[in-house]
Amino acid sequence: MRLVQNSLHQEVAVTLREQIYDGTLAPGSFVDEVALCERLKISRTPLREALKVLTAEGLLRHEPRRGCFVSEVTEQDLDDIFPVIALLEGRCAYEAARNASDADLVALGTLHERLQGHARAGRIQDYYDTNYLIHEAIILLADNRWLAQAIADLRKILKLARLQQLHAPGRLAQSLSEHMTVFAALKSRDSEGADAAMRTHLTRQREALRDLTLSQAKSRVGA
Amino acid sequence: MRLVQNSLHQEVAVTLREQIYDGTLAPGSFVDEVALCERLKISRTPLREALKVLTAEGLLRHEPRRGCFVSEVTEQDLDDIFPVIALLEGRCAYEAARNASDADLVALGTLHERLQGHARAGRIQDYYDTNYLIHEAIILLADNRWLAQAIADLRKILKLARLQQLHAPGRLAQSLSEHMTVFAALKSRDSEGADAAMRTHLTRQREALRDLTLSQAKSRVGA
DNA sequence: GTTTTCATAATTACGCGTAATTATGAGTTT
DNA sequence: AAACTCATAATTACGCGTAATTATGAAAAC
Repeated sequence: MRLVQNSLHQEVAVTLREQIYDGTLAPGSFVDEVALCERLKISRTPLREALKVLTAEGLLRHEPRRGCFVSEVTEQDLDDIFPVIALLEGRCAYEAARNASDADLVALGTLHERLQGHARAGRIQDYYDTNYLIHEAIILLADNRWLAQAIADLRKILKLARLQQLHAPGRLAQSLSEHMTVFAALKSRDSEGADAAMRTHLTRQREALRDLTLSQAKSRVGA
Repeated sequence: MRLVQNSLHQEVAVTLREQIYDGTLAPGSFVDEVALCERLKISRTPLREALKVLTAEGLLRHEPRRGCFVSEVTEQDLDDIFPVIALLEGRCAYEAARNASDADLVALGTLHERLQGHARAGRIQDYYDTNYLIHEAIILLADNRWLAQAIADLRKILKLARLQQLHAPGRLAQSLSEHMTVFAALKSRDSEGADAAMRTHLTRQREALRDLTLSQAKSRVGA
């Protein structure tokens, strides 16, 4: 029987990830080890081990003898990452179309109905929660550990950029329509179609995001 | 001016990676921290930090309160990883076809001539060294940091499996021909063709490897 | 003979102290 | 006034000791 499931440095890593994502540790900011130790009520050793893990993940940048800094995600990074995720999740959709059982498709159908409901009611947060579940489900259906890992690695970086991302209202309906196209392809076991539809979905996601960022930049200058 | 470029745990991580790749630390084996400390003449702290990094990379598996074990790569892992690398490097070839300057193509041409020479002379190690350089060059030409990162992450795992990989002699000529097809597409700036040719190259690589593994398994049983 | 229990040994996990390095700001020189 | 030097403070990097946990093997009970 195991008494301690996970070591302290793993717990700390989880906590730090959350604090990076919610902005408690702001992008670009210096990570003060002693201050963090006091905040988290732990010693230096497990904290430093956790910092090494997050650095390997790309959430932190480490400068020898200077310390850790929270990574900053540029527009260029987003331009680079989205096409890769589109490729990888497209492949997931391709494999999912071939692997999904009838029961899987029924479960996916339920999620899509929920997605439609949230979109109609304009519940943005619920929409994106369900959206996330659907992506996760399709990744699982692809049944490829390393494909999932590669996507997860990139999503960790994307999530860092989500801080400044507020979603354009018009995007909801468009996103829903793209999702239904993917689902339709999955239902008809059209793997090529599912691949293409998923790639389109994520490409559009980037475009919508870029438009939003540009308009925000403009309004800041105009104000 | 910086006196110490990289911290000790980074150096240790590099050393451990090498020892994992060359089999000094065998797949599946337990990593004895104190024994390693004595071998590497260092203390526990930097070693443990390095172990955390390698665990995050997937080269080690960590069981709380039990220690680290060198990861084992199964045939299933290879079946999962190769299609993903094929996809990603295919994308690199696609982008490379669009980005490559005339000078880049000349440099690539030199590498391919060298590749041909090694293949004709049957210098297997030289062939694979040059082969590696060409893949690296194409990845660089794609000019996408995160695409390169995703490929590098997966290659780290593949490299673990390379221990048992001896290459079939007939594969050399076939591999060369596939490479020349990719290069031809790059030269004519045919991005779609380069993508497809690279995917084919890596898919065949997996097939050749699987055939080899199967025949080795058979000969072991038959002996 | 098999299973269970308990004690011991081996090993990880953590905390803390010290050494080494870097950044910063005051003082001095040109 | 600007630039350079040096001392000091802040912070990381490392080593080591101790506590906590787990594995193992022997002894006892069934």
